[in-house]
Formats: sequence, structure tokens, C-alpha cells
Amino acid sequence: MTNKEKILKVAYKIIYENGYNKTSVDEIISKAKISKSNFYYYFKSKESLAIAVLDLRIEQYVNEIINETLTNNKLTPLKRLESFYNKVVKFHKKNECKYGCPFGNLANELSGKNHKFRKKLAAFFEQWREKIELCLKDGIENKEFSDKFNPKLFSEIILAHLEGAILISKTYKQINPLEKGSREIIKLLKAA
Amino acid sequence: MTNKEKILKVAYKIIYENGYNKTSVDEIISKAKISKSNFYYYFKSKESLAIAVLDLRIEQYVNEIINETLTNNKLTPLKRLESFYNKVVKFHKKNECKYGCPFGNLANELSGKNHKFRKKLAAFFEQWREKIELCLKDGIENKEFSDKFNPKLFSEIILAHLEGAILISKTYKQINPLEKGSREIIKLLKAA
DNA sequence: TAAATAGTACGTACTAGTTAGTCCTAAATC
DNA sequence: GATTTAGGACTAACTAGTACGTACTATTTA
Repeated sequence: MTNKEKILKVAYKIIYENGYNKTSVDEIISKAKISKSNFYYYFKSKESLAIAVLDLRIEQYVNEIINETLTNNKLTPLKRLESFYNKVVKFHKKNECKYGCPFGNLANELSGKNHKFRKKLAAFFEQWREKIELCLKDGIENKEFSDKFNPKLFSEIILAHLEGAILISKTYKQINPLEKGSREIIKLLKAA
Repeated sequence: MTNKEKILKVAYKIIYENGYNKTSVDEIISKAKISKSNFYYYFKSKESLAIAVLDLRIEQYVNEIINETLTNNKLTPLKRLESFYNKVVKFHKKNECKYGCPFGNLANELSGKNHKFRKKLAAFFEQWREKIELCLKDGIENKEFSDKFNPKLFSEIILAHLEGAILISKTYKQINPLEKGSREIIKLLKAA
């Protein structure tokens, strides 16, 4: 692993667990076991590192979560949505709900003050929502989902609910709000 | 206004707008125009001030928002929920969606690392959810809402959706996700 | 030989919190 | 009635620590 990769790997974890502001360059270089000059050889600032880390996370999330579930046309739309929720629930269970959503956290912390982060996160949320919308459309078409839902509006609700449920699960330190809430939403979609 | 009240007033605003970690005692005393020693005369730490501010916010939110809308039995359950959403939407419109939910923000920032804040926020969320649940129950009883919804489960969804929608509205800098999402949820509840 | 890496000391800014003491009022004492 | 005392409200100056980022020298590696 190159030193640049080490930095990214360490920062990827710390920024998620502690947030951007609470992550220090000193902590990153100490955990990555590299020198500070080496850090600034690869990244011109803490912010530019965090942007790189966010890009990485988005890329991985799209490849490993979204493309495997929501846009996986080996599955029926219902199964896509179920497997999506299952993956998300599994992830947060593994973390004991401690850390919240990697994107929601940054959006909350930074989007009020930092335009760069805000725009990147807004674009990602929108991309994500579109995948949900497509899944809903397909599901309505093949009659797995009730046709009384407006796919665009309901995709917004699903995404917002997901972000809120992850936050509340983190606050309660219980998976229930996320797990039961998502199950209920699927039930709702199926109901005719 | 006493100096203690000045501190609370200034901190109330700054902590909401900038978060706990990004709010410094120096900024508070500078804006409140008091000395640092005077600050520590009234509050033993920055944290204890923030707890006091949170208590104040919860009290005000219960009195001015929840009791005026969700548990206002001069209104029908449907009107209660509608007026609740209207107040929330109005609040965030006024802020240009910039600052998010005062409680969600703190939950996001602190509940992973600070037990005191986490417990207080979890208790408040639960209290809030119960009011929504009651409103739903009443609405099902008087047939304004469809009886196919489990009030407890759906109150969890409403609260989670609200928190998520506020966050996404903040990220997009647009009221749409919150405003249209909440309207859609009410439509859903009414549908038979 | 040029890119990559280490080490380390700094500079500047900011942070939470402390110290030691002043000012003033009101009650207690002589 | 004059003097002492107690204590609440308040202040300026300071401490000790952390943060990001830079400077500079020196070594390793491809």
C-alpha cells in the first residue's frame, strides 16, 4: 500500500467515526505512520483530503451498495429495495448504530458552511434518489408496488426517511427505528 | 437582562447555527459582551452551558410547537398534524433551510461520543414521537386517517422522515423535500 | 538524478479553563 | 450610628494545550 493509500484509508475511517472537524491531521499521520511533510506532499490541505475521501466513499457506495441492490436487474424491484435496506441495516448493526450515515453526517456538519461539500453531497443524494425512483417505477410497472404512489415524491420520502431513521437509531443506540421503519415502508408500497 | 440570560441567549443562537464543537466560549463571551471569568461564574463548563441551552430549546419547542399543534385538542387530528408541519416548514423557510433541525443537529454531532446529550435527545425524540402517535390514534378513531396504519410504527416513520427531510432540505438549500414530503405523508394518511 | 519520505522545529491562531483580585451592597457587629 | 464582614457579580491577564500548515535539512528509493 502506498503512503497516499494509507492516508486515505486511515482518514476514511476517522472522518466517518469522528466527523470532519474532530479529525486532526496529526491523528491521521500518526495512525498512518507517515510524516507530516509526506501528508502535505500528497494533499494540499485537510479539506482537499476530506474531499478525496468523500469521493472515494461515494464511489464505493455506488459500486457496492446501490449497484448491487437498487439497480441490480437480476432482482425484481421489490427484492432490490429489500436487499438495499438489508445491506444498510446490516452495516449499522455491525457498527452498533454508533456512527450514523457517512453522507448524512457530513451533510449535517458541513453543508451549512462549506459550499464544496454541500454541492457534492447534494449531487450524490440526488443521484441516489433517482435510483430509488427508478426502482419504484419498475415495481409499479410489474405490479409489485401499488400504483397509487408518485415515484419521484415517494423516492424523496424513502431517502429522507432513511437518513432520519439512521440518525434516530444512532441517538437511541437501537436498530429498531431503521429496521422496523424500512420494513413498514415496504409493506406500504406493496399494499394495494 | 442579566448576564446569565445574555449568555444563554447568545449561545442558543450560535450553537444552533454553528454546532457545539464550532461554538467557542470566546465567541459567546464576545457576542454577549461579558468577560470569560463571568462566564465561568455562571457555568462550570462549555458542556454544562450547552446542556442548559438544550433544556431551554426543548422546553420552548414543547410549549410553542408541539403543544400548539400536535396536542392541541381545539383542532382535529388532521389539522393538528397539518399545523405542525406548517410551523416546521415556516421555520426552515425563514432560515433559508440553512441550519437544519436544532435537535437533529446535536444528535448527529454529539450522540456518538457524549452520553449526556445522547440520552437527553433520545428522551426528547421519544416524547415527541409519542405526541405524534397520539395524534394518529385520534385521527384513526375519528376516521380522518386510514385505519390501516399502525400508529406507533407510523409515528416513528413520520419523525424519522421529518429529520431526514430537514437534513436534505439543508443540503439542497431548498424547502421542497420537507414541504412536499410532508404534504405527501398527510395525503397517504388520509387515503383509504 | 529526481521523486518520495522522514524528522523536527516553528509560527500563528485559537481553545477551554484558571487565577487572583476588585467593586458593591447588605447584613452583622461594636 | 459607625465599622466590619460576607458574599454575589464581575474583570484582566494568564496558562496550557491543540490545530493547521510551513520551512528546512537530510535520507531513501526507483
